Amino acid sequence: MVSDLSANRCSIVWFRDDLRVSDNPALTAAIARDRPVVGLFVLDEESDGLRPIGAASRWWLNTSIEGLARELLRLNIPLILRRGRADAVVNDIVVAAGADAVFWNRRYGPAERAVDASLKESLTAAGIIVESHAASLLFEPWTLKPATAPYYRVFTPFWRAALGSAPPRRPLPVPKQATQGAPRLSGARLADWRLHPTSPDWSGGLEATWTPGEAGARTRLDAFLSGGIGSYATERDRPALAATSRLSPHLRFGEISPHQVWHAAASRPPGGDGDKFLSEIGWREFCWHLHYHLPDLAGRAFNPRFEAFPWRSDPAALTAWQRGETGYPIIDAGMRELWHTGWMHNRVRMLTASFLAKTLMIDWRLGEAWFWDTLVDADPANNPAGWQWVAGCGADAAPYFRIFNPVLQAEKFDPDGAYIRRWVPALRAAPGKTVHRPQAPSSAGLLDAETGYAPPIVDLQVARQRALAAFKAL
DNA sequence: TTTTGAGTTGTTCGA
DNA sequence: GTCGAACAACTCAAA
Repeated sequence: MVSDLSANRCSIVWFRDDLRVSDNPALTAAIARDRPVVGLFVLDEESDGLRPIGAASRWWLNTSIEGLARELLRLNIPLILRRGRADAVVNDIVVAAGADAVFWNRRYGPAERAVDASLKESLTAAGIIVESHAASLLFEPWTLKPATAPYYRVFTPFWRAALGSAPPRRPLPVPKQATQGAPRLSGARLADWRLHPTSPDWSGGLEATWTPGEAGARTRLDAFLSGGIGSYATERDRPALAATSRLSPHLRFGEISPHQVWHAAASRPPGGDGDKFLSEIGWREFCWHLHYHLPDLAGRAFNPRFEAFPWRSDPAALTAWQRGETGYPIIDAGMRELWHTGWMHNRVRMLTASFLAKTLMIDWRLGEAWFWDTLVDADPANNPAGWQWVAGCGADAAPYFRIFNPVLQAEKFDPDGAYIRRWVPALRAAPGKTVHRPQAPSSAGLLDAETGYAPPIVDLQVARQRALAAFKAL
């Protein structure tokens, strides 16, 4: 009898960029069916167009999955790990589990959408219930559309439209336990995926900096709400301070939802620091809005004129930039913070990116790829969109003549040099303002032979003129 | 259809 | 030392 059979059948929740149990609509809906639930995570490095995650993200994912598995077990849900093409794996699990329903939270990258749409079609055709839910964005890309264009290309009108639309739903609580009796299925062992680096294990700095997982995300948010957010607007640009939320990797892996962040911050008085912080959440939304419409955001400039831009080939300069050996203190500090912690302060991201793409005139895609590999928050939309914005080829991008001067920026945003001293040991003892200009004549006591700090790899004035000429020629 | 107002994050130069 | 202007137009979004 079909009804008897179906009474025993279970539900699958396929976890992707939503590694949490609170405010997880797909999980909540699956549990609400009052059937046993099986969780699934697929390490998919094979589906067409998917971008394999970088090394720092793999480290993060490893711990995050461990945490998710623990949380799910408390809800009577086993988490099955599988590797391979998602379409094959999901179909296989549905059969093996005898499932009659699959739940997931939607993804918005074009390649991911193609995978999901195709799966939804084949599963539905096979009589399996498929439910997708909105969880990772406050405003799904197709819900905001300008009157005269297919999508927004400028942030301010985008965010105005978003704020004027239906407010984001309230976050969901952790659901009750699922019905007992989930089938036992074979899966991969997490350790066999080797997401955690070995020989050498370079993750010490990451371990010391982060607590991946849902609990760590909540702790981070609470700390920010009781501290940094109150002075966010004025201090967010100071890389030496802990004035930003540092939620980016947690948001990237969905250990916390933007809805949870939104409702925590939106309860603050309007017009103040809370709004400023929310507009940064808005930039995340805007980047995904762009990526939804632009499949190759990481590979192709939004502005087609940049196809002809004469990027310089300079492997030695690229290596110096990656290693934090450019001779410009704030740039080197940022690149070393990135290497050590898997993260870099936003102001410094702009400076280091501008330095590569404009001062050195090296293709922004090479910088984007480096960030993709080294950032724990490397995001398929934010990372390329941010690089394109800095390089001047993106949507709503910085004007070409805006070329950051790393010395002036450091003097302005790291006035006492605390950030530089933290990350560039050679300058730790540099007296006073010489930390910003270690090679200047007035810093005679800081010759590089003495400090071990290398001289600049490029002359700022020469590089600026070179870049202005090239960008102007576009 | 045409018009209009506006657009994340700077730097440099010269008065 | 401070301050305003130049740096460039162009495109987007909405009325």
